[in-house]
Amino acid sequence: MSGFDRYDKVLRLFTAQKSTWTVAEISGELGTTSSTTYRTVRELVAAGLLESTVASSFRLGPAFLEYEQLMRVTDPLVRSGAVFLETLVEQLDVPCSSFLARLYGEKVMCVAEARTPNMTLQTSYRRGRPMPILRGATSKAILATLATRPRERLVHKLADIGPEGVAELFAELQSIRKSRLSVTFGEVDTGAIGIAAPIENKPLGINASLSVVLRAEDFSEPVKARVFSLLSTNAKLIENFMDDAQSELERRSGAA
Amino acid sequence: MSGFDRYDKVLRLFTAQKSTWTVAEISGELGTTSSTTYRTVRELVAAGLLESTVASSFRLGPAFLEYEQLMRVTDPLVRSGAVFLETLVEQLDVPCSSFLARLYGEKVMCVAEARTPNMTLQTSYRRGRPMPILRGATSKAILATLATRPRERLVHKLADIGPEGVAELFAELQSIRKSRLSVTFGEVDTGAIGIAAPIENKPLGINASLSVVLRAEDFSEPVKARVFSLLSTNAKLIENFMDDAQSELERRSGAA
DNA sequence: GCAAGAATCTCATAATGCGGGAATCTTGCA
DNA sequence: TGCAAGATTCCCGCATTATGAGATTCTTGC
Repeated sequence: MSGFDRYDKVLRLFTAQKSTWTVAEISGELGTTSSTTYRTVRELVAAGLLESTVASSFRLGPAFLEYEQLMRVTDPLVRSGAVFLETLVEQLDVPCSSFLARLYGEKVMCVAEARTPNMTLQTSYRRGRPMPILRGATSKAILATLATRPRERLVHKLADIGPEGVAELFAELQSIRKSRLSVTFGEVDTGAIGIAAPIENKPLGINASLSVVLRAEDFSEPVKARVFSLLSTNAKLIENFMDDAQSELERRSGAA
Repeated sequence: MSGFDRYDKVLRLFTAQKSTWTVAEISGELGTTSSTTYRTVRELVAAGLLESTVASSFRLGPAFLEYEQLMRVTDPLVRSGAVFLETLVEQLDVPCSSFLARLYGEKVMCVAEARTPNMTLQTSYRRGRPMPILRGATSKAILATLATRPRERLVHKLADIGPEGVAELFAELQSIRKSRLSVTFGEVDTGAIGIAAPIENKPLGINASLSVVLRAEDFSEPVKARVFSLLSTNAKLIENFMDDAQSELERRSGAA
């Protein structure tokens, strides 16, 4: 194990299913001696990424909240979410959730969300939760606008749907690229409809999507028209907002 | 530089004031060669803690959102906030903000917050933001319930108020320990009143506080009575909630 | 197609992490 | 209070890894 891996391996053990680990468990899982594990854990505790709790076990530490707050203030996409999502779901005027999601390794991650108070449907997408990249409107809108190379690599690596399924998926992605809209029915959550518009910012290296999830029975023609229109315009607004945020940043650092 | 420090030093460069760094800037700041810096940054990017953006610079990466989401689901104190704070501010029925804060190194950090819709006063406390430990009701409630050793160490290390000021502070902390309530006037934000109740869970190693901030002019006698009573009861409720969460955890891991 | 900068690679050297086991510190319990 | 049983840190020789300087390759804008 080398470099940062040694720390990453430890941190990745902490999951929703098992959120506290003892040194003995970590050692067992990673095959290291307790001497080494203690040293590694101690360093992570010092940095605030872990903290000790009862029964000589450890949990994730407060530094993550600190960095998350920092991203909330500085990350262009996260900030866009805070600015646009609330208004978007209000204007949609139908029970729904809205998400800003982005590529994260070989997954898709939601970085901001908003929902109408009356949205009862539980959605799998949630801020900070990695989701599969090949299923759902949110993911497909992102996948569609990736550069050809990484797109094909991801599809071929992750698709387990046979060659005809892959061809079909590529065709769908092409059509999303054209219409700049992705619509899926119950691919992630049954009874839910997902509609997404891609968001790109090549210089910032951002591939993302703006999406709305609502109940199938609410998806009437007028709602559909409203969703399509608001998604398209808001996606553009967010692209512009990120450009502006970037210029602002450059202006400030240039002046400093 | 040794161990995790090398990564921590890089990550700590990213602040609200300067949220993107080039390799050259990092090298300059840390006194390392670009060769070394590139390697370090590459590892952090691979782990999702950094990501590259325009102009060969880097910003904080999405892994922080992932870990934050994990804490939101698993951390006993954070979860307590989600359960109790909304109801608390509703019942207070006066424009206010409410916080759950905890010790974080030599600072205090808010880990959950809620505010009434009509709360106009801007408060310095914000989720994920480290705050000084010697000023404000929120901080003093935590400081008061620390074990004697660390409490005295922190006060003597951080207080720049002369020996009589220190004595005064210790007296105030003692009285907070007795009454289990801390009240301060404009110590952090002018025009604001802070009221806090300590929250302890020795086995979990948690030293925290539940606090409310409101405008000085709203702090009438009936409001005061309501705040005191609700803070005390909710602080106890949260202590119990964390005990229960812990038992639940042990039960589950015992059953697994 | 070219140049300027960004990013990676190579390699000898210096520094650091590693495991095993001893030593020390906590903590629960009698 | 004293005494185990863990939990945690310390120590040290050895193996591994990081480091810096510079060459090399890759990008990107013009």
